[in-house]
Amino acid sequence: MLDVQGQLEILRRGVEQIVPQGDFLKKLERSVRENRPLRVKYGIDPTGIDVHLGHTVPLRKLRQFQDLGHTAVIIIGNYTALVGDPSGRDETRSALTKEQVAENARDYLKQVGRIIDLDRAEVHHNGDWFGKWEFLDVLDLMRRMTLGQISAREDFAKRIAAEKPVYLHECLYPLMQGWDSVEINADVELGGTEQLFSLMVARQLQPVRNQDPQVAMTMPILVGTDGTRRMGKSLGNYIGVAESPEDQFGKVMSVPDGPMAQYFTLLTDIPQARIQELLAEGTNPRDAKEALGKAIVAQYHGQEAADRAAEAFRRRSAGEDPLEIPVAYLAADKLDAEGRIPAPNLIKELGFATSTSNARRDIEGGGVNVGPRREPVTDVKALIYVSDGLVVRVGKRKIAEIRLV
RNA sequence: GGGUGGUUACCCAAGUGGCUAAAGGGGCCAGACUGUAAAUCUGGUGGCUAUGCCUUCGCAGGUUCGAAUCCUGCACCACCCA
Repeated sequence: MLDVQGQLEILRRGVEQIVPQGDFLKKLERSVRENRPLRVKYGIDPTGIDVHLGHTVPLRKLRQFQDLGHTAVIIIGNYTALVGDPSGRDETRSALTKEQVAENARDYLKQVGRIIDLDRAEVHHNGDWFGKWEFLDVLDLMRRMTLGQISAREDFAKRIAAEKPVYLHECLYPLMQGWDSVEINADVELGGTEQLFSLMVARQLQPVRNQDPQVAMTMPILVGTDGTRRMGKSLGNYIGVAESPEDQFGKVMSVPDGPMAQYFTLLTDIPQARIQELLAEGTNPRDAKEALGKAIVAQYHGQEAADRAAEAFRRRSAGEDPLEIPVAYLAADKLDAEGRIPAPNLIKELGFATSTSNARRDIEGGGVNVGPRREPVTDVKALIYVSDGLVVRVGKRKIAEIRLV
């Protein structure tokens, strides 16, 4: 096992807060001295999550712990997900059945497996314990915290001040999350900075079973591709780990320059010194961003795919056709007797527009052209002669070669 | 249980009888420009067999020549007081 200093160097990268810092040092020292791995916890509710780069920030940290010989403990919050949000305000959370939750959990683990070595990790479902609880157990848990503690929490306080609802079960979530730590005897729990409160709750509960309270390690919230708000599915500013190399790379390139340093630190293993070089004055930020994009894509798809994605991106921004033009099949009976089809219908049939009205707008917008000479189509009434192999382009990104069937 | 406010297009949000397929913003799509799918600027953003027709403003009825706007009932949401 690596010595304490060496471990700290790796583990501190990109970390916002370690609370309490002293406890962490003690735990780490003892771990090295007794050659006993730390139990590092990370939990999430399987509510149908697309794992995106924001989630990978704590997950990557968990992987680092793993690589240093510690034990990764993943908690699947299948119980909380099952209960869901009774108000039904959050559609993704309401009315989840056992089957859905189980499927989500499988799906989630599959995605997590891209980052964590699941063969060496412990995976627990909190329904295993909460499912057996009686009401008295719930009350016993609730007596561990006061309303004052709950409402002092910043996000609740804000919502109360803004006259937004705060549901009771939301008050219980932190306690449940804390209890998970008791069940698995956690040494460290990872989470985003906004999780600090929840991560600290466990420290109040663990003494119930004479456990050494866990340390909270918080990671910055990754900013989304818009460069301002946190990365999230609902905000549409995320990069999913399961997305194609091209999409991942393109999205990285669309991130404003500002958050680049954060992305490098949190999402890659590139050494800080090298990051400084890449972002130094006078260098082209685009080159740095390309390096960033390749580093990220390579983690999920391999180096070769990353290089291809970068090249595909270059071609597209240069206005060149991609190396491989996707084939789209078109039923021959959509054509009239002379082999023609109205331009808007063609675009709709190819799936480039959701409606003919939409296709018309694309045409009027001037983004449509066909054939090797890129003949522009600007008239919505135009009839296009379609032959096998005709290439149709809509905007910079939609292109297809037609195969008649 | 009582009171108040609310429900408008992908999201937020104007609109209180005709000029409203419905302001504005966000997002998204396209065009110009560029180191980029960044920034900025421009246009677009319900559907269709398309210069016309059809559908939309929580749901169901009603008043009216005419309703997102007025009336009635219902549903849902939130806040406040108990």
